[in-house]
Amino acid sequence: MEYEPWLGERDDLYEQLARIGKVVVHPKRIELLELLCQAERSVEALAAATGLKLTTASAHLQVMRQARVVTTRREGTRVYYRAAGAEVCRFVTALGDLARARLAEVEQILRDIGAADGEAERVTRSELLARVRAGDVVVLDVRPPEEYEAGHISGAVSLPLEHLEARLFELDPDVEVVAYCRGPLCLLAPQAVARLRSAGRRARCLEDGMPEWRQARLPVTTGAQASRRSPR
Amino acid sequence: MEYEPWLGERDDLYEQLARIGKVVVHPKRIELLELLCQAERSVEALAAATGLKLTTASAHLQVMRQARVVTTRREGTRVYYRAAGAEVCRFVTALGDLARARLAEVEQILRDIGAADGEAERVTRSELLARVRAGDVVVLDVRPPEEYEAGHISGAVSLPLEHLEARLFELDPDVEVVAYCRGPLCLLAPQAVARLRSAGRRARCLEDGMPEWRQARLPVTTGAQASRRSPR
DNA sequence: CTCATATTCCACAGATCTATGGATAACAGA
DNA sequence: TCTGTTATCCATAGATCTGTGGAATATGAG
Repeated sequence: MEYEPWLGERDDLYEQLARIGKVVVHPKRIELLELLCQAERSVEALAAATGLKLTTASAHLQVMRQARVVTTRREGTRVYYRAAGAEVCRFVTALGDLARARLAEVEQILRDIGAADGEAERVTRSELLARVRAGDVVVLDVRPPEEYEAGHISGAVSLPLEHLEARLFELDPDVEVVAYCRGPLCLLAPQAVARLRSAGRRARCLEDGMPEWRQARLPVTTGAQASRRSPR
Repeated sequence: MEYEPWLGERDDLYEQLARIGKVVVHPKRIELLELLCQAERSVEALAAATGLKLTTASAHLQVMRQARVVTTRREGTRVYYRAAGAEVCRFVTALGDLARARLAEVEQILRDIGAADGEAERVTRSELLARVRAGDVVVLDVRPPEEYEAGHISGAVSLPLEHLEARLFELDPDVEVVAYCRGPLCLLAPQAVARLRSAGRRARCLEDGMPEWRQARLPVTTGAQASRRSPR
């Protein structure tokens, strides 16, 4: 009765898992995937955002599509890519968590880069939720507008980092600001907080970012900002 | 004021993430990692379990160690490898979830292989917990004994699949059996359930396996079985 | 139908990865 | 110290992956 069944099939199984592993073996593919977890984008936009040549970006996207971690939607002459499901974002999040936990280099880079400035005393999700309900903070989404529109923390105001100084006047100086971005490896929110503080405002970062907020099943809103003026 | 800071550092960051991605690009490395999430093992044991030559297995393990997803412990002339932390198991779990969700091939293989037999009507973790407390099921850990000793569901009985028939008499025929193994991609529990049923017993699989039970922070016990006889 | 735009396909050179056998290193026991 | 066991290191041939420019496709506008 000693039989070792399904040897070939077991190998096939791991072969399939490796199809997905292949997606995260290349730095640029990870970068692409992280972007796609925030919002869908055209090939051109993805190439620009990651600094890849168009054909190279397309090639990477094909690899990811073959592994079915991304899907596409055609609109006229352009093709929009997006993450194929929530599991994709969870996987990318788990990768980031693992890297932060095990690779001292990652924390070191984040420190060098100045993420440390805003890093201290981050706001927890539950604290933010409570204080938003109490109405004594402004939540700032500092990602690009497309990403805000694809899904943001309910009640958050869109103020892309690049417009921070120009639109500073929109923010009530007496209300503390909580900024968030793409996640713990994204630098937008820490930079925003640093700049806000140097402008004399009270500001902190949210722990993690949008994907984690989603994964915690906290309230998310999609669509553009209602009124552009008076986000008071 | 238009400056694009830290370009190099950002690339470094993704380079680091890719170090971890590299670990899961090779089917055998995924297989090794999954084993290491269950219990520590010597190089020799790992090579045997995965069907790799010793030197090849060692080479793969070096890659994984460089990425710091595994660590080692020396005991006399042999070296035991183990997963470097809980994040590693979460990452592997996320990979498996993603593969199951997105790759129809994976589900197909699981079906072909007969995992489907025990697949239907799996027991949920919370149901199991309740029924264990009520005392009307036997929980069976069908993994190899080392893995049982490294951590098992509290109250579970160790009965490795290979000894199932020989030790069937130890199980009370009137009590339903719930079997579990390494996770949703592991075939031990489904096989055990199939065999138990063909022996006329009532038996079901637990949803998922040990890592997921741990991740749910449910009670885990380590160490060998107290009394070998009378696990009634 | 023709043109312009956005993507994908293709072929290829250069880089990287993998499996393997033989040599080397670390250790325990006699 | 010598020997056997377990694991790592090393060199290498063969396979796979990447980036790239140029050609081919698909779509929408005239």
